[in-house]
Amino acid sequence: MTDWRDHVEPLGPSVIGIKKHGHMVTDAALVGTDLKTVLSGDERAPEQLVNAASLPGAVGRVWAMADHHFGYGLPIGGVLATDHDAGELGGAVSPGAVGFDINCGVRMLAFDMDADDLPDPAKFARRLGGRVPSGTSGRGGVDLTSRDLMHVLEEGASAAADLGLGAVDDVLLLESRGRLDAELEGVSQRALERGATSLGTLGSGNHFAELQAVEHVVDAETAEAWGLYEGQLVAMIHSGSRGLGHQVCTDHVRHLERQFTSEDGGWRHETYDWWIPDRQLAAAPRHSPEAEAYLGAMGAAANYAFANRAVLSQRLITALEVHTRSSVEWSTVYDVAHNIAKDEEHVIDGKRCTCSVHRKGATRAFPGSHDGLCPEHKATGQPVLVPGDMGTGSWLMAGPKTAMNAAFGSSCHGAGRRLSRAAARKQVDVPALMERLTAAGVHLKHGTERGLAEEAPEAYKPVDDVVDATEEAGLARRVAKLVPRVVVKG
DNA sequence: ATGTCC
Repeated sequence: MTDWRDHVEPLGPSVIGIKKHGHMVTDAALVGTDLKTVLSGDERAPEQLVNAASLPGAVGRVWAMADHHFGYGLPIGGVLATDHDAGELGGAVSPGAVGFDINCGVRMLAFDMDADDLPDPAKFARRLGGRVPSGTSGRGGVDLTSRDLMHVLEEGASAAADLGLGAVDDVLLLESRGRLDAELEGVSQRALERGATSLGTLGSGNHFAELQAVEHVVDAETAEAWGLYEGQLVAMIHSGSRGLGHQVCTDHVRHLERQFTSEDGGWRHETYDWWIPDRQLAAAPRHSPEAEAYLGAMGAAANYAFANRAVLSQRLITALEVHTRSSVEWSTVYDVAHNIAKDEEHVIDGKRCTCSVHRKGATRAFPGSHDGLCPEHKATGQPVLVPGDMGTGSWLMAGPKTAMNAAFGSSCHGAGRRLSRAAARKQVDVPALMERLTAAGVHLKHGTERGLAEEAPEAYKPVDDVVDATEEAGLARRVAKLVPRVVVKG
């Protein structure tokens, strides 16, 4: 294999390019604080970018955001755009380049209340943990009739509200209005079964529900436009499509992977004239039956995730109302999908192009000038929700005010892992971590000790550095730093 | 990420 290091070029502040070479059909780019950090990181991630840039129809650059790390096929933090008009049937659509947790994402709520006025936060952590079920079991979810599940899969966030289960004040304040086009043919019986009982559950790993305080506002004008102020109580809910989305990805990845056989150090498709370097990037042309089936099922799973975050929001709001023994004034700041593929129009080398933009652990960060944004975001750019780790906090960012950024309007989605889960388990002293969090005023309700060790702050890159690099690269700008007060994790 | 192996 050609060494990508021989093809590295600086592209600007905090952006490094990998020039097209070998099987690549387009260039790649990585966002990072400095070249040394990128070059000394896990070399498997740049190799995966090179592989993705070899997929049929790949256009622009294949990007790795500042929080990227090695993943299945494409790095987490990867952005891949493919041309709808490439070849006979269009460019590649790859389930592995979206990821297993379809429409994993973040909902942010704002409360008309100061964070310091939350009574007995330790007790609230236990209370919230009781109402927001977490862990891998999926227990504690809403039991949906088959008819109601279909409604959720077709309509997304608004369906949760229709069923009286989900908090939605205005669907315009959700990315894609909380709904993608869905076709249920590609959703297997097993996927439906897994979805029937897990709506309203958090999951495990880096998923969480948090009450946070707005610690520091960087962009006062934008914060004000979104109704946010220092000291305010806000919430972030980070969850996805649970077992249903995982099953949809598994089904379609397996189906597509079986269509490729080993050839010349890569994989050849049985009918389409395609060669790909990594079977995990198994893909089908945008206008093929396989891609249409996947995208329809992906849309259904995405809708399940939008609805899930709406139900979790309602459960959190109810917990807060029970806790404070009063009604609570709240509003939605935004809801982002950070594992998704979407049809979007972009200008590439001066030419308009309809493409499939795969964002895997990358947040859309559209400019205020984009047609798809609601009036509240026209002057500011799209809100970009960047959950960090449980000790350091999270960031609220904004897309550019006017022009689409170079990464197909994308930004980072979190802090990004620094240690593997195994390394974190080995290194982290859980009792000491608990003491540290308590001393920092973070009230935690967690599941397993193992999960906690894997999610310790030291297992993640410093989110402030990731956000700085993202801003330097011109992808999004900082609006406010948020610090955790109450954390529920699987 | 994931009823952490159909």
